[in-house]
Amino acid sequence: MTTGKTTTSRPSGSSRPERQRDPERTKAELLQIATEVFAQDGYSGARVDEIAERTSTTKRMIYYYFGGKEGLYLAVLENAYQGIRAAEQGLDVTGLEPVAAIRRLAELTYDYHVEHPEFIRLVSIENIHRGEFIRRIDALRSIANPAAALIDNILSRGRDDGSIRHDVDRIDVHMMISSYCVFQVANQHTFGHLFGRDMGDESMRPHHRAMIGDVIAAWVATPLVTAPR
Amino acid sequence: MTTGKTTTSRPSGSSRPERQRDPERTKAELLQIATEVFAQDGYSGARVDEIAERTSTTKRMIYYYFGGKEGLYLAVLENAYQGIRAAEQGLDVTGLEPVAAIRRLAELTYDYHVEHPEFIRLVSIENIHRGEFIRRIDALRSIANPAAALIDNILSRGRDDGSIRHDVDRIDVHMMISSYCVFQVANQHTFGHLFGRDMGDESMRPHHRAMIGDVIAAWVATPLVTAPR
DNA sequence: CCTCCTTTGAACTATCTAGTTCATACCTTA
DNA sequence: TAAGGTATGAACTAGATAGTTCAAAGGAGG
Repeated sequence: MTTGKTTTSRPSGSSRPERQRDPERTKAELLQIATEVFAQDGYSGARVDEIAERTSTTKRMIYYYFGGKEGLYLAVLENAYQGIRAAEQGLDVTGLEPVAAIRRLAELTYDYHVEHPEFIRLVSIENIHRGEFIRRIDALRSIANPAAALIDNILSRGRDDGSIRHDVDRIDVHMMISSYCVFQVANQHTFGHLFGRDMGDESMRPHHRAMIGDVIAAWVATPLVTAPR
Repeated sequence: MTTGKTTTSRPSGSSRPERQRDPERTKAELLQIATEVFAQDGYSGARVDEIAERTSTTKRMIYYYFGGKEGLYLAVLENAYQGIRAAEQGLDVTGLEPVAAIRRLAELTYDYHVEHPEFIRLVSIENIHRGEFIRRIDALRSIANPAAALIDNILSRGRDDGSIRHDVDRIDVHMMISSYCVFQVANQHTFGHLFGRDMGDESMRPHHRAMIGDVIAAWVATPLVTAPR
């Protein structure tokens, strides 16, 4: 089917203003732009050509370095999760009483989420796809989660000194905090529209931040008996 | 460019085994299948041809009744939201003390969410699109939300009898409950994978259901002073 | 400085997909 | 029962899109 396509445009000998060769830079740029575009439009919605156009390189490089759209998306996902892992490693609640520490942790988690909406969007997108991609990223399998470990540590201290109830585990706590923080970003458009509260409004942040702290603190400090006797 | 295409196949006179004519049924079937497919694959991921193939009618009808893919998606969204509105109208917490009532409401909300995952998926999808479609559905604009009204009612009673704190409003409460319930469904794939807890596991439901009840009850019943003096 | 491997560029193509067109059967109503 | 509107079917098409191919420039090693 090889039609004409005889001479490929560029007059031989013309000096190409070729970019400096730098594989790492090229890969990093593709990854960054791809992160933006996938977070913006979703996996199906994202266009490989658009990603390429927004970089200083070409679509060819996506196939050269990442194998294709799917490989690029996998790389984007992994990179994003490595980012939050790194951030979690920086969490510091030393010197606080257990309940205060867990309140602090909730508030810091809130901060991270509102500051990284594109990460939350990638997580949402991945869930729309039922986690089919993340499941295939070996690097994310069974890697200890810094935040969960920190929660575990706080809960232990609190149980020992009697300030925290015994029937909540680290996953419960992490799930509760994540639910709220993710929702703030992931569902802001429908919730904001239907209930008239713009969760993206910066002036609301102190209120929303304090809320998750209050909720978590009130919950974990609650004694087992729910009704006073 | 009108090429051949002279006689269009079917021999004239052949009796077509045509389906019973029933516009309402045709529209309803399209809407239902479209809901499944959009919830399954997202807006960009959904294929008009696939929707058509899974019905007993044809793609032509999508364009005839809904104008196109977008119109069909708008109809699906509106229909789904009308569904949850109707469900909320059936919520009943009469005869309960304010704190018990709000705990009950949280648990009933949890039940609805886990029983309607496809609705949650549509909400997630709509948020990926930044609410651009829902904003255009006039029927969903400023319609009173039954659940929010109910919360308002409970909070009033609780404030009057002193059992509920004064500094949380109905939107705060609704947001907190929704966060948790939506997360249970919307983020089950990534969370389950990364933390080893399958939120879809039915045996976990009583635990997860009780959790949001406990959290909300502990929170709204907390007195304003956070530290004892 | 010649050769070969790595990296990059630009055009090309097969396929998929939303949307359209033409044709026609059914049904209501006058 | 004739006519015109409504409902439905099947094939078609223009455009978009992921992926490929040809080609060549840069640099390293001999």
